[in-house]
Amino acid sequence: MRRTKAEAKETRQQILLAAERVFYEKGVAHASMEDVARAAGVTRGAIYWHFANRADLVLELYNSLPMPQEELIARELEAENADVFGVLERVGREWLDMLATDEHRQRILSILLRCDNTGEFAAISERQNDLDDEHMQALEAAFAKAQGQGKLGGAWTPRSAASMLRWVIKGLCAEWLLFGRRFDIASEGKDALRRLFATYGSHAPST
Amino acid sequence: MRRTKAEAKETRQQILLAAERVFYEKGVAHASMEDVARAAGVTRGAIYWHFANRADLVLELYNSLPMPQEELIARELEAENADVFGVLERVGREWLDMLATDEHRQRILSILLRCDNTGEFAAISERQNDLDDEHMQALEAAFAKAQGQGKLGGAWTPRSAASMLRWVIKGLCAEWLLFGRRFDIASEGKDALRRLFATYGSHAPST
DNA sequence: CAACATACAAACAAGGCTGTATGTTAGTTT
DNA sequence: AAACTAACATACAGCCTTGTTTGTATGTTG
Repeated sequence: MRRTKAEAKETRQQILLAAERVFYEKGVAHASMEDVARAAGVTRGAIYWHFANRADLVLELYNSLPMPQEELIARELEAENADVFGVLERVGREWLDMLATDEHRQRILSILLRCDNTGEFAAISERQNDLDDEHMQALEAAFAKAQGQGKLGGAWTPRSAASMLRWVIKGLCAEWLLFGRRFDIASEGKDALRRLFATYGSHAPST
Repeated sequence: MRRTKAEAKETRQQILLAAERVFYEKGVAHASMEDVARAAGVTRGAIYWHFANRADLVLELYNSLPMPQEELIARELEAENADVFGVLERVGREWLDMLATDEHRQRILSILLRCDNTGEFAAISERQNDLDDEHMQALEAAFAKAQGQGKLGGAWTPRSAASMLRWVIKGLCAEWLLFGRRFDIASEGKDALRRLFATYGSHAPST
């Protein structure tokens, strides 16, 4: 039953799609490889041919997500008089739009949010943490630039501004994904970003 | 080996403490009941006597956390001219302080954050979601009151203000717990709350 | 103090799942 | 076209776990 290279790629893709569905419905922990195999119309043999084990399968699921081009964004922020807030807000909006329209991303991120990230999956978590760290550094640098331009309100530090932005976006996404997506994340997220960025510029109002 | 009632309560408590440690270190999914039993110095028989199964054990772990007295807070907010922002900010600070000082709470919340909440643990997640819903309603009502007092900035609605607050606190706690607690959550949290509540009052600055 | 219930320990039964090893067929290469 | 290898299917060994059941000694109650 030797298949051609193209057919094998197709099989691999089917397995990934099946894993996405099955893991999303039953949870990573409670779905067996057999479940995934059946859903993909193959046997476990095929899965173990293409993937080392379940953790690897989940990792490849994560890797299958196209990530935003960070270098592009970085370049936009390079200019001396770059509109930092404008760029960051737009990037945030684009991320939310991407999430809102890409059901694969929704399912895969849901899977990762709900799965037990200890033991075998620690590697995946670390990977995400590393990415988070990079994002934080980039954000901090961006806000520092805004501060240099005199655009960051006095109450804020680059770090606090970056943290707040991350917490809001993470909280927004997590709640939407884990909670049945019962609101319009694109529009509510846009509003939230609007309000958040509006506060970055304002100098601390006295209370 | 029949123990007295008091000794049995003690055993139960030991099991809970052991479960907390073991689940925290190995993750709920990868720790066996035998592991917990050994750590508690009993056999699985004792655990199954006190708890129906693993999910029940985790649930009881969650239930063992003293929760903030919401009625007290609600009563504080009842007064016609209550200082809504002041109360909410203080409550938020108190919550963060409680988390910062109570290691049991840290471990148990970490366990719940990291554990796969599908299947057998769906009940626990739903429980948390229900609590979250209640909190949201209370928060919305509080911000609505502030709005009635003319204290809520024009850019905000009660719902958006409540959502933002929840996202920030959740993001803060999640990052601190999942990320090795490598910052001072009490002080950084206090700062974040300070900045956040400062923005609630200010009327939308033009950008 | 007898009868009963409690608080466990210890043994049991059964299963599901993982990883691997082997088998098989059909591309691919030379 | 022979030799080789990729792409799976199938079979297997084994393990760990869970839930339950039985045993038992000790409080507890009437």
